[in-house]
Amino acid sequence: MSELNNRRLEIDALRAIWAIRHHGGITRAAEALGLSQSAVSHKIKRLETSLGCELLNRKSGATAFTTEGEELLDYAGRILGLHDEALLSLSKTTLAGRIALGLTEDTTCSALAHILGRFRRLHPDVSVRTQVRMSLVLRAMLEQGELDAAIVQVFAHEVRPTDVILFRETLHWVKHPSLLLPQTASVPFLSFHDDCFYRHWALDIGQDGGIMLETVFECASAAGIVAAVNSGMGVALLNERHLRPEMQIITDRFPVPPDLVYVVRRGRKVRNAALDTLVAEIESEISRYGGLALAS
Amino acid sequence: MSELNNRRLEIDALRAIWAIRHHGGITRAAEALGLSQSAVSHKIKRLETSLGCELLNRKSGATAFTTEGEELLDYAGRILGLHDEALLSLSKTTLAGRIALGLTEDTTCSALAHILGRFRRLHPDVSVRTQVRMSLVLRAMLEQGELDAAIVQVFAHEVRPTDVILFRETLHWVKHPSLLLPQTASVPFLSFHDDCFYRHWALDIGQDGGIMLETVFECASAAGIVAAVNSGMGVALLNERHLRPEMQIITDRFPVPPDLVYVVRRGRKVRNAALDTLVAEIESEISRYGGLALAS
DNA sequence: CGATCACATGACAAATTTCGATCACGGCAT
DNA sequence: ATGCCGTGATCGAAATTTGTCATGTGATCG
Repeated sequence: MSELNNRRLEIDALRAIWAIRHHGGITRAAEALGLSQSAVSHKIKRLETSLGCELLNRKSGATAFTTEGEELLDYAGRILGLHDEALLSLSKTTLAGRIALGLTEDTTCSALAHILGRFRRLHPDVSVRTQVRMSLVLRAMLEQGELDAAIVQVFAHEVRPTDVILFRETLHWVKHPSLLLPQTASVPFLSFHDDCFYRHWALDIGQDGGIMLETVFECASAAGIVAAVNSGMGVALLNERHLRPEMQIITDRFPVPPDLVYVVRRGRKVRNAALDTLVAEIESEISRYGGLALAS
Repeated sequence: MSELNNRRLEIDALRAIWAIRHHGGITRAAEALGLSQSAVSHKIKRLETSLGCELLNRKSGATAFTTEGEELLDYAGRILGLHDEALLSLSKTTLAGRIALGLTEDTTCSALAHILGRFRRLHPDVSVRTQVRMSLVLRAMLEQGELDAAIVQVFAHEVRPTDVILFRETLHWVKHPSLLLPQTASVPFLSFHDDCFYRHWALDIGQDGGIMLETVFECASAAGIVAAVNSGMGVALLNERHLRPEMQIITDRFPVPPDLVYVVRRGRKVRNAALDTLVAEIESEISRYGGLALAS
């Protein structure tokens, strides 16, 4: 009892199980943590023996957590949150100022929210003004100096050296099985918005590839598009995060969609210590977890 | 930046600085942690270099924390709290039942409160009924089976093998400088209560040692006694925790007070899994910190 | 059935951590 | 001042922990 109880939970081990949950597997977690697969495997093993219980359920193929695993995961999240905040708090400098930040709808409910909340706590004298718009709008606002920085989606080939990459995303053409696409007719297209650059690309390829897209539905939020796809109203370009089991990915007929990247893009000639810090925190979070966690 | 930020705060290191604060010095902390002094010294050094700042102010003799040190200490407390709770949570068994617990006024505001709160959280099906009384009363209640366990003060020589020792305490005779004690007159005595066993001892020695004590003040709480001493109403027996700078410790004339010990004493023939667990948690907390933390 | 993916395991190398001994410094009493 | 503590820093050696490489196992898929 005493032996067991005197044992400690290593921060690294907690980060490891967190990464496993987060990346869905030991191998990927190891990659994100900058370790070898065996190192992470060993880490978990050690954690398990020190706790005297199984954390992962290895029986089946996919790595699943046991009840104890889930329980520890909950504590791990809270402990790591405090830990990281402590680390930041000790390296912080007193900041003051004003930040105008732009976000897309998608990123609003990601780990970014935590980072912003923590930033607020650590730097109460910095006022962060956040606006949620579509990527194309944000880019324009950046150009016009209305924003100091924004988190926007861009095509993979458009990434600038100064951009901070958050995560990559693959687009897919999807439809509901109930929707049939005769070769001859034009294709009903579900679009985010006039200003959505998926749509720009889709319409461009339509002209090049001889495919006639007809926009039959417009909606600013992903939830709306998902609903429209599932009701068989047409085809849409969706990222993996929004795929549902009942959807059908269309692999033929349409050209392969380009890869997308979420980046932090800073406004031109912005000299702002507070912003520097915030961006550094985002970068550090990424380097730690190998990407930004998207809330389920 | 990245190098620094990628560093982690070891749980052990956090526990170390916590122990240093708590025991007021590296050497004692090392003892409590079951490590050598140099190990703890190194631990702190490592922590400091990894953070890039000083935590302890070694200039003066006494070990003092820097501002950063205090800040980290705050996080350390919270992180360790979560950490320990996680550890307990994973080794817990489902408990149910009823515990009748007795406490003294003093221990109510110690780390015990945290342990009890955590216990409640981890074992919602156990109802803990707590009663605060004086040590002598609690002992009687234990004997009569009204309590399952109690935290009581006893003389050091009265400790039983089954008692769990929380911490030791030294009593002192104190008075305010303004109070003069003529050799001839009887001594005005400030007492907790009829049932306080300090008082029993004091009156006994009064008879043996030829010192005439006259009880001039009775109050159930320590705060009242402290106030009475400081107003020069008389002499009292106080433990170190309640000493104030302006008080005068009387070393001559009175016999040296006996040492006191706070213990967890269990009722007779009590078979109670929930109580076993609670007592085990208290023991584990003690083995970890080498004593029970008293809230300031 | 063979290829592949994902994880476990064992041996060994590298790093970190601990210990014991010793040194340095600041009070404190003589 | 002059020795003592009591405390903490520092050093080299030993012990422990942690990570890597190579390899083994089982499950899945075409």
